[in-house]
Amino acid sequence: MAAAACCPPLLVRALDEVEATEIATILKALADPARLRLVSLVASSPAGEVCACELTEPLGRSQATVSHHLTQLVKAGVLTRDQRGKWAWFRLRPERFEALRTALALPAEAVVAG
Amino acid sequence: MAAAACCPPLLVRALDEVEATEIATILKALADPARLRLVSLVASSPAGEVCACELTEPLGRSQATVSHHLTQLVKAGVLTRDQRGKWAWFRLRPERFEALRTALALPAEAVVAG
DNA sequence: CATACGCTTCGACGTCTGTCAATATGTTCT
DNA sequence: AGAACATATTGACAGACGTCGAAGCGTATG
Repeated sequence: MAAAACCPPLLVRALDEVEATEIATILKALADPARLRLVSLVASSPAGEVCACELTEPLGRSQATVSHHLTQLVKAGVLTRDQRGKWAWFRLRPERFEALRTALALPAEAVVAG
Repeated sequence: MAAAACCPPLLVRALDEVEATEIATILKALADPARLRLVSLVASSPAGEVCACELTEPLGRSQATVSHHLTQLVKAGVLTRDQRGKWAWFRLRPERFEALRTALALPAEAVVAG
């Protein structure tokens, strides 16, 4: 599966520079309070998707900043963007989290996953 | 338990700024290839601990840079440092990863964890 | 069409970060 | 004590990052 192909569990064997960079890219996308909250807002939404217009205000940042972070999250594969008319809708991509969980798995869990 | 107290699962309900900052701090510590490889080297070591002297060369960075990253990882609670004579030994702190896994858990898993 | 609206892009700014060479600190050995 | 060694700290620098206001672009609506 794609998740395993992407992210070897880092607690099991030493990563090389390429593998480490790959995982770090996903982590970096999430390693910011604003982006973490965006992901959280999207993921916890009952509808499973959220319009960008609903994200600016709860985040307490300018609309430009929110757009910037959303773009980064989409680029990192954490969210998907769906343009519908003048609104942009965002959804979570759970596979990306699965990949991360695999990377952070304990040795015992890694045996099961790998 | 401490892990749950630290990091609410971000996929379940919207995080506030404080919670997001807290999780982002751990993620930031790991969101760098050099640090990810250091953690990986320590975690995958058969002895469960590694001397700093064994980390400089495989990382391909200067001694000062490695020391810098190790300090950051200790500060973030990901590793522990044990000074023994002139050597510094590092160990993983699995609780910190547990906290992270809890934060990144899927809603279904979160019910079990919470 | 013209206007309004949602969103992205641009330009700028201060701050944070990864890196290294050089130096300092502390420990062991002779 | 002095030399050798392991690690930490300092100082410096380039590049990345988060943020905003302003301008641009597509889409709806009158």
